[in-house]
Amino acid sequence: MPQDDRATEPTTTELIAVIVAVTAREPRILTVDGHSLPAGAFLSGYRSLQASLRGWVEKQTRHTLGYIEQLYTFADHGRTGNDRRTISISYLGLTREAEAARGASWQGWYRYFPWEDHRAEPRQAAAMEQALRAWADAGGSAAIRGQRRSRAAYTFGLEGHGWNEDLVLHRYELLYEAGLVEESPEFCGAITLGTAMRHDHRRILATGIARLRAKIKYRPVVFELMPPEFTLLALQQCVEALAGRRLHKPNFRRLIAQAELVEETGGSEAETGGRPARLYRFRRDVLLERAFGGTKLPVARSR
Amino acid sequence: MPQDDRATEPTTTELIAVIVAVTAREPRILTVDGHSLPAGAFLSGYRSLQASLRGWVEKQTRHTLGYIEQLYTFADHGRTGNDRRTISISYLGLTREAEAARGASWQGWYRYFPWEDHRAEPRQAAAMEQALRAWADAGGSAAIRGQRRSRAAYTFGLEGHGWNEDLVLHRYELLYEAGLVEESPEFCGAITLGTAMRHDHRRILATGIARLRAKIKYRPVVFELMPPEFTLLALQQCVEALAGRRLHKPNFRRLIAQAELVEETGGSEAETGGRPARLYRFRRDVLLERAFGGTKLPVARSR
DNA sequence: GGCCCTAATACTCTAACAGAGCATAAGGGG
DNA sequence: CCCCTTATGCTCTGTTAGAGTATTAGGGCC
Repeated sequence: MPQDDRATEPTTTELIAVIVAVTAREPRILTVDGHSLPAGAFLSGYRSLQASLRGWVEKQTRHTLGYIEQLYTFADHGRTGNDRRTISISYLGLTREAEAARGASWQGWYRYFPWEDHRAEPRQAAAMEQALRAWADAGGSAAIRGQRRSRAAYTFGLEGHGWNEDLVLHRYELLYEAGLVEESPEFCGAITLGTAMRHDHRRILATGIARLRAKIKYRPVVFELMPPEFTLLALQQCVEALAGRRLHKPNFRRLIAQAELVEETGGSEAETGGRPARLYRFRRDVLLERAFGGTKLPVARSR
Repeated sequence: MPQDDRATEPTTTELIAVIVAVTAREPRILTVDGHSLPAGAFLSGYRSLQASLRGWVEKQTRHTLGYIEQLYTFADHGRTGNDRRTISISYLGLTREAEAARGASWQGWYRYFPWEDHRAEPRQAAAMEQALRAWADAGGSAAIRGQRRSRAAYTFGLEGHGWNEDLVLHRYELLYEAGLVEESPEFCGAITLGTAMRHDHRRILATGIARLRAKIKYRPVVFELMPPEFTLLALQQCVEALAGRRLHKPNFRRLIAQAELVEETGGSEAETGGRPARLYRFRRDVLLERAFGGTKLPVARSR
């Protein structure tokens, strides 16, 4: 469509994957050589990109990829440091963890986003808030300073605004603008917030986390990350790990129960440290019954 | 990433745009030669794809594009009838209608999706429901017939399920599978549901409509489609046009009021047919204050 | 001028649900 | 046998979406 005077440009196209598993209450992602997301040219022979991705990941992880969804297509010039424009079509995939193939490894995602884990008080919270304040105060005019302050307060849940776990990408972008992450051209080095990743992979991961956190609230995708049988506490802890916040136990159980997403297996788990817990399995048939939409797993706030 | 045995494939990449305006209570989209969405190779000289798209559309429509968002990247093989794989990165853009440039024209989107307009009883409702039932009954096994029935009922709000306006894409895909739209390889021609579009453009449009319907509920994007000053009824009718359903007037007003998204201009509109209505304008500053997220414009259900 | 029609604007009622707390049950270990 | 831990079940409350009703202010018509 842009029949413009400018020339069209040579491009490279690749797929890039955010593969998530949850192990021992920690969300983990598949990385390759150092801190890169797995990426590569995509292949003919597959009808769709999803099929291509699925085939590849299943080979790598020996688990079937329960869920795949396209995230975003990144194409800004200069994002790979290359002179050509690189178009990266990113996907989110959910599995359970298996031994990673040679060259690949699983990493907890909070090492890249320590400020996103609000299950306990985040580590560098005070230092980060101070750095954000400093950034706001460095604005050129009173109007800009005010905007920066309220944006930071809103995005990071300061000044009584309440933490919103879905704003992962907005927070990363604010930190990028403020020069508080290594990838930023204005990075000042005053504090180091999390581990940097190659190119803009941390932004892509932020996109994936944001999408997943939003998704678990209205689609029953968590179950793709769970073993076939699980206790309700294990399910809750999986959701808590993803959302980065604690949930109210009685409400969580009530909501799961009334959504009719799970059924008892009859078995129970004794290693709880207290009363044994009943085991449940996901009712796969709900995916057919209520095909798409509406099947919400409501993430009650609080605690 | 897919370091597979299969070869990588030559591809073509293009941008494709769903440009929406609302005029006289009808959502309209910009089309080019017949029923195609505007598309084309993208250009160097712009840092981002969004910038490229914005520049082009503003030239075409003489209105600034108030809002742009990436929709989805379509890349399935065979989608353009071509032998090469075509990657189309689609965008949603919101404007107000101006005279279209040569070759382009504005079309009401419900001509492509008549079943999506539930502001009044949709035209071919009975015929479509019958065709869906026939498709369900043609399933190979009892299990498949049951699944098809419940999926159709859920997706189209039959059998007491309640209409969900967000399921635009799911409905289109179901009709495609059922061979009830012209683009489908199994199209039987028994009934004609809406006007077909080139290639898979109708699917792309469905993606855009679905996204926009979901978006207006939690981000104040409707205002990009409104003139600078408007009455609350005009605003409500714009939302109704997009959502394809009637809203409850008192609730709509209450919600707008408590969201503090608009302010009175002091003027009033006399041509209402009744009591004159106050004029309002969008408070642009809320976009800065509550930068991103959370600013919901709650679309109250019903009548 | 008064009546009526229309639409704008304002207020009230109710059911559902999220958020939060408390009470009881059922294991293991000292 | 008591105590600690976690599982499980139930209750209370404030908020809000959904729905209905009442009043106000114009224009047109007799």
